[in-house]
Amino acid sequence: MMRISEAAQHSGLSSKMIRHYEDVGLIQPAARTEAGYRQYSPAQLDQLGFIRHARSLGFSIAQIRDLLQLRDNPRRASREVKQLAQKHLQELDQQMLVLKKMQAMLEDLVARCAGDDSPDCVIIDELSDSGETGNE
Amino acid sequence: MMRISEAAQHSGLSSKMIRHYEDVGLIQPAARTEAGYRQYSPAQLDQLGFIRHARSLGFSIAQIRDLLQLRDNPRRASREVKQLAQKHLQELDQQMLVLKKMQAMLEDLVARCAGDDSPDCVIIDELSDSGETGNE
DNA sequence: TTTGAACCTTCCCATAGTGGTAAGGTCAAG
DNA sequence: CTTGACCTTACCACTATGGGAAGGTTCAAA
Repeated sequence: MMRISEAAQHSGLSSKMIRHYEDVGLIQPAARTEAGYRQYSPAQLDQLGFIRHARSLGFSIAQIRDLLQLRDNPRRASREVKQLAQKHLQELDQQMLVLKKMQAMLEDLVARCAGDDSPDCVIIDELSDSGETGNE
Repeated sequence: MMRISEAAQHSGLSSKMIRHYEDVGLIQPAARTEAGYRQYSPAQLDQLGFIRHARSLGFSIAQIRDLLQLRDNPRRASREVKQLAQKHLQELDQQMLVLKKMQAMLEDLVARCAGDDSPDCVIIDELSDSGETGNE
């Protein structure tokens, strides 16, 4: 059994976030010592590691909640896991699209701005324009 | 002079956000009618439009604060505007990098998951792994 | 004139994820 | 017994946005 700071180091999460995940019900409340200190078993360390991996792939807390349930269900169908992952991939695609549009527009503006001592600047001009920015 | 809902429609922002931008000091407090209703002048409508355009390019409130100052300064150097935009471009690049890494890892996992009735699933397996996810 | 719809106001709460800090308890070593 | 490093809970902050409640205003229709 490890204390929370050890569990944090081991899992790559912060103590703060481990408590938070417990607060929001992502993980079961940890066992406590007589003094009230949280104690983590090896199985819980695995779970915390799982959570960190999932977070690093951009899964939301809600999605991780589902992933943990699938993980703990020996009768799961990998289809469900794959679907969840594919849905997240679509979200990532969507975010990329948004960023790419911003990038394209901004790169265009930057390319057309002299960037010298003169106050004339297409960036300011086009942002001031009543026209659209290119987003539908 | 327009009321806030008209200013919202005109600028493409919500009334809610216009009040918020006033709260955080992004725009000057609007004039008020005797009854306390906010009133917006054409110049303020321009400013709101500017803010919406800048937001649609992903500029943060803090960055827009700077952009507005440059916009209102007739003795600005376009160099400053360009630098601000370039810094934001770098941030966009950074975000894209993160998303791309997630995307690549997740695509790999998804490709290797059968997605059938069997419980065997590399996605679950690799998230459960103590190893790294590919992020440094 | 009264009433009702459609506005407006402020204030609080929620989202998602993370960090910080403060006030206090615990434990082990010196 | 003190000190330092840990733990606890309970707040507040951030970004940007939305929702809603409780109450005031405006204007038109009946």
